[in-house]
Amino acid sequence: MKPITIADVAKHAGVSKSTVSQYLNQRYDYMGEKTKKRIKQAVEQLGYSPNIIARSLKQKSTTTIGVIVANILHVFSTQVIRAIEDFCNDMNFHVIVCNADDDPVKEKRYIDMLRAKQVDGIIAFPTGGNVELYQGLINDNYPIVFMDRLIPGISVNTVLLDNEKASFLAVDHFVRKGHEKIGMFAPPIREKLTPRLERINAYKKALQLHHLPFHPDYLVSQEIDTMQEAVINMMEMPDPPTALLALNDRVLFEILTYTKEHQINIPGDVALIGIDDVSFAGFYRPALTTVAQPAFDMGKKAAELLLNQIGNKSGESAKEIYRFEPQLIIRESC
Amino acid sequence: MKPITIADVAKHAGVSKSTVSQYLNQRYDYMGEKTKKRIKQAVEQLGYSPNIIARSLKQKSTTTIGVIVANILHVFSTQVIRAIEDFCNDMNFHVIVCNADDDPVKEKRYIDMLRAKQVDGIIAFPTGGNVELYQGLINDNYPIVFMDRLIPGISVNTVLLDNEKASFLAVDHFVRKGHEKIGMFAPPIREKLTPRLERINAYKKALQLHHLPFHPDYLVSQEIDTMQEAVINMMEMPDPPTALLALNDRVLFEILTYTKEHQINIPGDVALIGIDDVSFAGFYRPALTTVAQPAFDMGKKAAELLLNQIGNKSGESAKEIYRFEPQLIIRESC
DNA sequence: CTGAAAGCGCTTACAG
DNA sequence: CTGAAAGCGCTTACAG
Repeated sequence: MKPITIADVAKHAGVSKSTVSQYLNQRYDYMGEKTKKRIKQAVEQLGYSPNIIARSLKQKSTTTIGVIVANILHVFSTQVIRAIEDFCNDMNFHVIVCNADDDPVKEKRYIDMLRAKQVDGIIAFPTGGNVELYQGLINDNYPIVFMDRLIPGISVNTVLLDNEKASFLAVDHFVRKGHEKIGMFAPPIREKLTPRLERINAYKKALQLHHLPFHPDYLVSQEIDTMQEAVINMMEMPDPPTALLALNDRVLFEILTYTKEHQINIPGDVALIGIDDVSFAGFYRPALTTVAQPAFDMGKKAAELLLNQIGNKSGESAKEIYRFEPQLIIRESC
Repeated sequence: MKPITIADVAKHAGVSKSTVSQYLNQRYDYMGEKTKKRIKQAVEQLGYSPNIIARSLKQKSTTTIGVIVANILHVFSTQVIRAIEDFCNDMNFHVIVCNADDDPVKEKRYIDMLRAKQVDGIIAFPTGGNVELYQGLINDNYPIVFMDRLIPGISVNTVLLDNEKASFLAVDHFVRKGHEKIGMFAPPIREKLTPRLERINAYKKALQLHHLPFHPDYLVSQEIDTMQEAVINMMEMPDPPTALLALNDRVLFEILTYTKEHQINIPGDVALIGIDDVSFAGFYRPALTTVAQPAFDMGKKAAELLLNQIGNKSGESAKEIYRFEPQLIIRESC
């Protein structure tokens, strides 16, 4: 039961390997009908299926791409991956998913592995820690697209959310509902990741536009593990906010854990909006008002951009930034 | 910037390709110190990294496995995938994830693609539709392990939940809480998928053990899209159940949507237990009592089994069924 | 201790 | 219309 190769097929059909190869690649231009049929039969009888590894070696293309996600725990990541896989499968590409866990060291290891495996291109949620590495790939004209995050100094096709608008949407809605004391919870900002930076800045800007003071105590940006206490502290201030914005789904989890444990009534005691449309938003009690990212469209776009780049290796592809519109989904939490 | 090969390194170091290859594969047995150092330098200066595709072709191993998941929308699947990836990455294996969408045709396409890509083995949540195909792989002694589902007639290492126990745990708890009218919602059973079959049967069996009558109207097994109405119908019966068991997370979503829309009080009006420990179980209002699958352990076990099979291609590996213990997590919904 | 040669399973000019 | 030959980038007996 050793695997059968193109040579076996050729022998069986009484033609040369070249001809079988032509047949397999649908280069029928001058192929005789009888030859075609003979090969077809041989392939079927032998149950032959080509060794893609061998083909890849020769063709210098693996029809595989790599996706390096910063943190698979975010819904956004999983949705984006799903979209990429769907698109790629339609285009007969495979995808290898890697989870960098927000760790530049892991990220580098994955990039190296993926390249060693000769993937045709990479879609990355860059951690921000491997700037030179990425720059090198770009200099080599290696197909790559960034997702979710801008890396200063690196010019590459990037698809991300219009984060400013996301915060605006939320703050505007809070204000419309009569809130003036609006708090925000975010993961640590020291990492200078685009979504955090932009959403926080826009939050401040939005307050300003509404002539609301920015109260530093109303903004918490720190590790998820200690977020619980932070929420408690903020809510136990003498004059706590009446509305809370969660920068992403993981932060939202923390806030929800707090509000549940302390029997806080939403939106009675505090109104709540989360960026990222979590799976349970619709049937949470109360249903959660969220700002949804069009994750599916974004993933698809990234895959499209990458496959295009892979397609025309020649031309310098334009390096653009694609901003996607978030959408406010009004439910009951505000 | 054309990629540099082992030949370049050899030239640069003034040795033969063979020697470089030995070096790269740590076969230093008789290698001179100076040679080693020279090669090391050449590798560094050139920034060489081996082409794994070429190596794979020669070695007949891609250090890549495929995972075919039945439906990526289940938390269970995503957790299992995560565990497999973690384990494989530790072992320097790559994984290609495919989502069959519960469709045997897609499943077959993926199996063919994965084999063509020469993956060293496959972990599958079998749809049940490609029995002969799987049997063929097994006959060829191709490394494979099944997850979550038993396929009658196919003998292969399989890891799955002790589904009977899962239902028992739930029903026992309902009874302990004084419930006698226990309903169950499940996806269609015509597909004869193990988890559904076993959980439903065990639900009936558990009722019997508690000397409770099995009321056919209390058991609904049908498509997710129409589950909403089914819930409504059951709950509007003259004598509706006082406790509901959701066979999996997707079913739970439907029940929760219903209970929310109809302002049903949990556990006051109905008690609720779901199999699968959903992400929001802890902070849902009320917090949800669930039966958790040890998805992480299960995924890891599957990966271990597969890599073992890949390791000793020679021996007929034993084909066993590994049952994992579910765990009742008591919270507030019952 | 190291190198020349064959070969993994394909594809692709090129010749006929 | 089809085939012989070279080559993709490695690894691996084997010889020396």
